Amino acid sequence: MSTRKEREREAHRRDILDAAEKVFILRGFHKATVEQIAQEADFSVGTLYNFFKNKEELYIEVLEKITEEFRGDFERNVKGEPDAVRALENLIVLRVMHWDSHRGFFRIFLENAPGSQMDPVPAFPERVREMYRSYLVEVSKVFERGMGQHVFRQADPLYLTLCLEGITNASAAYWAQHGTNEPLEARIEKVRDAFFRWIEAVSPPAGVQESR
Amino acid sequence: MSTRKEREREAHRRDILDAAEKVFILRGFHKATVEQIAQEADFSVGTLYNFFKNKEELYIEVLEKITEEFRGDFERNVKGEPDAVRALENLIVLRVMHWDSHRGFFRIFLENAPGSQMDPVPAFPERVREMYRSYLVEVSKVFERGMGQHVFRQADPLYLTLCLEGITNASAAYWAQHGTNEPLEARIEKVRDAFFRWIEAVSPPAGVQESR
Amino acid sequence: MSTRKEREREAHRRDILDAAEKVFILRGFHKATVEQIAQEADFSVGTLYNFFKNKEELYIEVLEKITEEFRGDFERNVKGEPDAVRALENLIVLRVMHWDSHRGFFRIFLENAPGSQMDPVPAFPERVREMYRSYLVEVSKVFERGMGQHVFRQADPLYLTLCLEGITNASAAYWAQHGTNEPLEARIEKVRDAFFRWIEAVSPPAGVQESR
Amino acid sequence: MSTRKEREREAHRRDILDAAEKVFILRGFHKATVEQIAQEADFSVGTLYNFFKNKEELYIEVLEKITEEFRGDFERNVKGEPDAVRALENLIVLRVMHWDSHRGFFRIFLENAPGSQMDPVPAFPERVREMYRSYLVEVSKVFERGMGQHVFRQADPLYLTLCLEGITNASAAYWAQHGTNEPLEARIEKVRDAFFRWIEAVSPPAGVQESR
DNA sequence: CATGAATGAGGTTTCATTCAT
DNA sequence: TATGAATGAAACCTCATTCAT
Repeated sequence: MSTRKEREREAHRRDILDAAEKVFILRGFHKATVEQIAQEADFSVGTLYNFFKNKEELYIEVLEKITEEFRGDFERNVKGEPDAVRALENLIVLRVMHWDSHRGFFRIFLENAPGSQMDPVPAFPERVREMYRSYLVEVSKVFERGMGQHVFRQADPLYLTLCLEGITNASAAYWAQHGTNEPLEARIEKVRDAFFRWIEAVSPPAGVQESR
Repeated sequence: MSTRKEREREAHRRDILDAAEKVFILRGFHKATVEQIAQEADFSVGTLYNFFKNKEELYIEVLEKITEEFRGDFERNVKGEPDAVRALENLIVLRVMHWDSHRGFFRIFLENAPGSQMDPVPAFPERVREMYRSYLVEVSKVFERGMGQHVFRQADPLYLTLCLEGITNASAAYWAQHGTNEPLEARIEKVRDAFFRWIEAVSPPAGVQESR
Repeated sequence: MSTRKEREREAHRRDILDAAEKVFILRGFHKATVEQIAQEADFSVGTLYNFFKNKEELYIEVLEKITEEFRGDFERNVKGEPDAVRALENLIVLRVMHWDSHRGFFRIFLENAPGSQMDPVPAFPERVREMYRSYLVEVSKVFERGMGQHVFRQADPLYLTLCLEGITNASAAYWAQHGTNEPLEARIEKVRDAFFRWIEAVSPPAGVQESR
Repeated sequence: MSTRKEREREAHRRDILDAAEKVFILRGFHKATVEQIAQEADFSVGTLYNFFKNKEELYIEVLEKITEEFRGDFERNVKGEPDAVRALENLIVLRVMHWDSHRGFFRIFLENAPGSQMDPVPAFPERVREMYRSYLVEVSKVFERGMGQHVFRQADPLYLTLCLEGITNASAAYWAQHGTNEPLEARIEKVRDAFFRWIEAVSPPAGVQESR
């Protein structure tokens, strides 16, 4: 059986992706060099090209890797949670923890969010955008569900989603600025707080209070 | 008088800045080439370098140009407005209109906001960051003022500021996605609404209602 | 009469040449920019081009200006001095003073001396080299004269000339290194001393002593 | 063993250095283009940059290569020779042969000698100057030794060194002008002769004659 | 004659990608 | 598969020179 080899190959692949994530976070897509990533991964440049077609592909795969790690919890605790309010709470926990462990890599979604033309990493036209889009759609569905349950007042769910994104990201920036001395739980609490204050204003207070 | 020449030079400078803004928005800092900007401005590359020391400097000057256009209104309608709630309302109007006319260039501030390591445009270390920092401080002061007037409950003003930023940017992204068929007023109204729903939760409802 | 204008033009020309000498000495031919020279001369770049075909031409003219200043004294005190030893003494005085007032510009001759391929200022192929060549020839003639007068022993006069150049330049470098706190006369004395010690070994001691 | 590759790489490095020396000699630092050197070395431009950080570094390495070739013999035959007169004789042989095989590249030291402001190759500030400085110091020590041995009269040893440099360079220039038809030995003889005639005048004749 | 803005060729340098070993 | 030397396109930037005013 060639399973040993396959497992080894898979491990190498993961090593490269981890190294790439590290360097991309540190230097950004354009300033990160393939050479640096190779060194970080303890492979030669050539080897990277045995695993990934090119730098862009590598970058996308990093995103997908991160998303994949995110998706599992997301499916279980957000999509799978029938109570909309609890689903959102879980989402916030997930999102903040995720930001924490990937040090802001998630921001990439914001930067490549539809509408940002700012510094588009060259032409991942669809794959990445699609990933984020589907994430937004899923969260939107949670809001829709909440409205269906009459827990929230009617509003454009995508709009709500984007605002949640905005608050989360702003909070993350806030911490990044003030250092990470605050413990994770406190930070999660803070975002949850901030967000639900906002959402309370949108939904009939009673409904929300009931669901908590 | 050599005013004619001077005025002409100033006009050319502005032409270049406008062209640069256009190309930077379209392609991002790293992918925008000086050649492209020159072509857009209908000048030769060398001419750009007669006006600006290098690409980075040109980029910074674009930011400053935009900020300058923003600053006047900001001073008058936000800093100068004694009523904190009205000041924030004005800020939202300003911010949305500004986003509209510069098609998301303002996002650059977000991307260079403290905490973003994503794709750091090389070394505008201080000048740009300082610009945004002072902007954040000014908005924070509005919140402080509001708290002093007991219109808002006590909270970290910088935190509130960042959340406002988050909501504004998220909304902008939302419109960018859905196109600009919605009229400007409607969009301003929407952000104002979204934000004050959030802020209402923070401040005692009575106070806010009075000031509206 | 257009003499006033002509004199003015001549004055401007000289101003430019002086400025050019200054900048060329300070930065070298390749790193000196026309812009810098123009500023130093208090003219615009365009004006320089009304006087000189191009940078190279300007450089050559600087050399010629310096040579011209040198030539007069040279003709009188070296070529015109019938006593060969005294002629050489005068040459040394001239050479050292000249080095002093033009701060090593003379070295340019060394660097463009036949045989140096080092950093050839682009293609003054013949004019400059010719100038230096003729200078060497003239000095050689002094040695020849000395040999004809049986003041020096027979030797290749060009070779003697080059050695004199070598000693002079080496001495100049020595002072440049130790600063110029030594007065001019002392320095002249030192070169004279060094050189005549050398030449004494070549010529029959008696002959030299007589002529001094 | 990966020695084959390593040896190959070293060979390539040497090829590039040789090509660089050739082009630098032919065209000078400023006019030599990296492109030309690459062509001469039969490599692409990029490859040069895999071996050397930049043009300047390449230039310095060429100097160091040459110096290195010089240093060995210098240590053995000049520094290591206890007899000062013989040491100087050896130095002359070395210097002339070296000039011969590197076609005047050594002149670079003269051009970068302290005091030359002429055409400063940008910023090898210290490394190169230091190399030449230490060379001058070593030669000076030989003179000092000679004075200690009472073979030469007292004089500033650095000054003597510079004069030796001057004579050597002048002689080299002389040959460069007249072509290389004269055999190497004859030329060495000529410099030795010229220099010792000069040094004899400085030192008490008896002492020198004894040592020859 | 004086100006100085405009030009653009040409130089240096970087780095993603390939390919022979 | 792993390597890393070689490649060369493409970017930024400089500066001598021109020319309309």
